[in-house]
Amino acid sequence: MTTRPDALRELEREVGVMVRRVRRVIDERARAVHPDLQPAAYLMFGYLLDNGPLRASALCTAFDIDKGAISRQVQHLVDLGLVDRTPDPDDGRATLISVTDDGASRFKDVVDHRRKWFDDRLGEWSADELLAFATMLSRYNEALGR
Amino acid sequence: MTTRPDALRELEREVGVMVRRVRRVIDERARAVHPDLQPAAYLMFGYLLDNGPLRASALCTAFDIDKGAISRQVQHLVDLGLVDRTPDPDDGRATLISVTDDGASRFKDVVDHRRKWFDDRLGEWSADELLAFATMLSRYNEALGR
DNA sequence: CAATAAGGTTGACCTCGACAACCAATCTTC
DNA sequence: GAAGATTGGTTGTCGAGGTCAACCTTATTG
Repeated sequence: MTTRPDALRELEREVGVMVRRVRRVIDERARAVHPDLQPAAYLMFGYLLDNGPLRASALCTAFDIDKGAISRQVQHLVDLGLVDRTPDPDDGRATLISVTDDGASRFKDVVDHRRKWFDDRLGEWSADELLAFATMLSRYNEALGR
Repeated sequence: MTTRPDALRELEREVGVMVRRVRRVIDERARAVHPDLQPAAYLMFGYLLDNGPLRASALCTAFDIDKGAISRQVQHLVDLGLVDRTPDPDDGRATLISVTDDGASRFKDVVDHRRKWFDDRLGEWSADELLAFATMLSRYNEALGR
């Protein structure tokens, strides 16, 4: 029988381990896309790839971090040629950020490697389990965000 | 129908959000223990409380970070009077790190607040759900660590 | 008794997020 | 339609916190 406080304690500890461990995994992955690509920017890059051209402010809310940080990460991606900034036709203040062809192809090369990597470690997880886990994470994040 | 790659993608994103959001929560919690307590040190402090006096090297492997970082975090805890360094009687090179009485009592005061805080946000989660989540995290961490 | 290894500390460096000041464009409101 | 208020972004400064490498001290081992 596990009590609720025990479960919370356990949760906190695992979260801590996860945070550190994930940092390294992302770091590796980022460098596979481009040797100079910073980990944080890699995550935004992936998001941009999936969710088409976006404004910086959209990234802000999606990643829940400061707009200053976003601005710099985007600049970093632009410097590496992975992403383009174009003015938003609908709003003179905004700029749309879109993945370049080079960026897309670089990422594509990494996808296979990544899937293989994940299959190595998460092989026993079914797609449903993975999704259930992601859903729980999302719910947890939502709860924390209040 | 969700495909496995979709689930992985989703998972990666949620993990990213979690990492950032958790950072803030830990930050708050740390300052509740002591206004000058840094978040990373808070986690080590909690671990020390549960796992008795430890050498720095034990923290190193437990948290899987550089010994230089550990050394500084411990120094930080010492400066705040939350922790003591005493020479290890079994090994002249090593020092044992133990929680002070003040440190223990400060932490204790925070436990109630923490439980209340969690109850506010994770109120709908049953103990079983929490544990299931923690277990999944643990499994995930284990997978990542290989 | 060297040589090597292990435990810690420290300094230089890097990532990266928060906060605030600021500019430009847009919206609101009278 | 001009005066604020708001929104989208950029940039400077700062702090947290990690890596790497050099170094000192103490143990261990041949």
